[in-house]
Amino acid sequence: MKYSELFCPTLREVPSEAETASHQLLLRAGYIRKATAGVYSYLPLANRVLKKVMNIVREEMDRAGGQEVIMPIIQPRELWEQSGRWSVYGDEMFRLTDRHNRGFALGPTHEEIITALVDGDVHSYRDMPLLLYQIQNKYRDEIRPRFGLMRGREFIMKDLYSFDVDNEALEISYRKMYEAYNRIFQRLNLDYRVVEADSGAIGGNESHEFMVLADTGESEIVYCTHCDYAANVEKAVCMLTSEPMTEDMLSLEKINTPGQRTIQDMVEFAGIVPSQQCKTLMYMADDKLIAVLVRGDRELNEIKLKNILGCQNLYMADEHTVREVCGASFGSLGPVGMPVEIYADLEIANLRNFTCGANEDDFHYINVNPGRDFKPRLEADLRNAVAGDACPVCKNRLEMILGIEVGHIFKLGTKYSSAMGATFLDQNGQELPMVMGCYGIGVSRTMAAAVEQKHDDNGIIWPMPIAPFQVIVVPVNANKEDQMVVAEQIYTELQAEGIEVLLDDRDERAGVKFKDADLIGIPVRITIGPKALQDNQVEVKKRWEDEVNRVNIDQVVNAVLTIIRA
RNA sequence: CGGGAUGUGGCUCAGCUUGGUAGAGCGCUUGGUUCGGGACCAAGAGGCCGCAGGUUCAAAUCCUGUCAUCCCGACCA
Repeated sequence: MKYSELFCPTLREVPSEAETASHQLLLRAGYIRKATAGVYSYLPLANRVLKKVMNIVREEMDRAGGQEVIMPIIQPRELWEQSGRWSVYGDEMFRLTDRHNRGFALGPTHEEIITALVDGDVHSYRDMPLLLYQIQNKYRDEIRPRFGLMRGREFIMKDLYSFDVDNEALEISYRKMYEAYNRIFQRLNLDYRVVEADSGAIGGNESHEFMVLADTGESEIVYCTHCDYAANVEKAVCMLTSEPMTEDMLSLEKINTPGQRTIQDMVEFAGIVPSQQCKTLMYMADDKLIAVLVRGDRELNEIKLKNILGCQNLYMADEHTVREVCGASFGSLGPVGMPVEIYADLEIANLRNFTCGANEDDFHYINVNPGRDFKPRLEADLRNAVAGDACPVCKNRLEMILGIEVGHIFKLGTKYSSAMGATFLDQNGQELPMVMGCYGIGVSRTMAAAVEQKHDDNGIIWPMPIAPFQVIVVPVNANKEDQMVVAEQIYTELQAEGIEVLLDDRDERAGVKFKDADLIGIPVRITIGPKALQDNQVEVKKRWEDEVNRVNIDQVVNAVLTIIRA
């Protein structure tokens, strides 16, 4: 491809709307343009990258036994009512109405459609396992679309659904996908980690996320410094490693603390460290008010709480209700004399003589002791993991890192097949619901994540497997015929080797061409300039290194092939 | 949904306080000079100042409404 013919409008300045590296660079380098909040056009370079990502995904899905299909974006309301998600999915689903006033959704995911599809035509254990996937646009009306492609309202996703006869067979499908996903991210050449994850609203029990590591990641991951354990903080098990404190119990005392509401307030007011305080959070769990305790230096993990309670809806209680029941406002609450059930994090029981609100504005208790002064209904792991915690597998130190969730695999079980009546007959003629799994990869997000992870001040640094072009050939001066002749020759030879080459034939100054080449992130640059040309040489430069190598013209193709295959 | 900010040529922004009918840089077009890290000179094209009302002799500027975009938050006391 000749650069002069390429639609690649690069921007010299950073568009004011972009904050993160991937958003800025994809805009500046002419990969994407915004149509409206969270919705983008993909320009030719982006399209090339996306196709490469898709092809790698496709190859690995096919290799694992998947069959590609295309399912509708517009989905009928009835299917979503059957699964129960029409009412559950909420504002995040784009909904529309046709001229007959019938309801539809723009598919945020495809469990309903595919379950209905398979239900119609799969009736026997002989037809399974069945692995179907598609690569397609998905629609989610995000509260706040953010960071360009990272959190869009329209995005490209690969989703595969597995249908099996029982849990054992599902396990095989799940393992296949787990391995396929690892191959995919290895082939994409991205630094990533697989973590244990919560399966969330989509249902099911086992779940893993594939995270591309990047400083701007939205997900916090803890990983063990010694073994393979890694998990999303939402999921990470917090071992109780602290020993129970042994100091003597002092007598409970109520102290006047005018205007002191937060943990930090009490640190400053009374010099009590956060780990000797108790945070009291009030939640409504399916209309029942409860109190939840975590140490003052910890954060409550709502997902763990919800899982332990087994409730449908969990949200923090409003201050009004709390005042009515407890007699105090947020910030002055505590377990002593708490009129509702108390759920405490494991660490609370180990504390002695801690401080908490007195359920009376402007008063706190000091020297509070679990067991003596209050009794929780339940003690459980309810907090978020932090760096320095002990690995639940090998007890070594956990570290924390940020990642971008690009893949997520779930065991769904029979949630959808039961709800929607997708059953089959087994060998014994018994009717059973199919056992399902679902497996997603955010394709457009993967492109953004790659930029987020691999860029420098000058622009994008594409990993070779997904670069829009592998090589860019830059004659320093397009008006010098000797340079252009060599450039065209190298361009042709590389193409003959099946290499994707961009020839920058524009009549621009060298600086402009170098800037653009760096910005759009082509991995290998071949520069044809007057100095090297005198020695029958050209310059070869890798985007991720500063070093420039001179290579004889007749050896350029080999040199490039070596780099590409490395 | 709550809070904050911003909407002025393709991009980045100035002008708004103190109303008088629009500017700069980049980009674009033409000509010339240049030519190894975003050149220079000259001449051009391009905007009813987000939209709708209102105040006024007069509105980018003041008032009201509305839409859009971005940021922070959306319940960790």
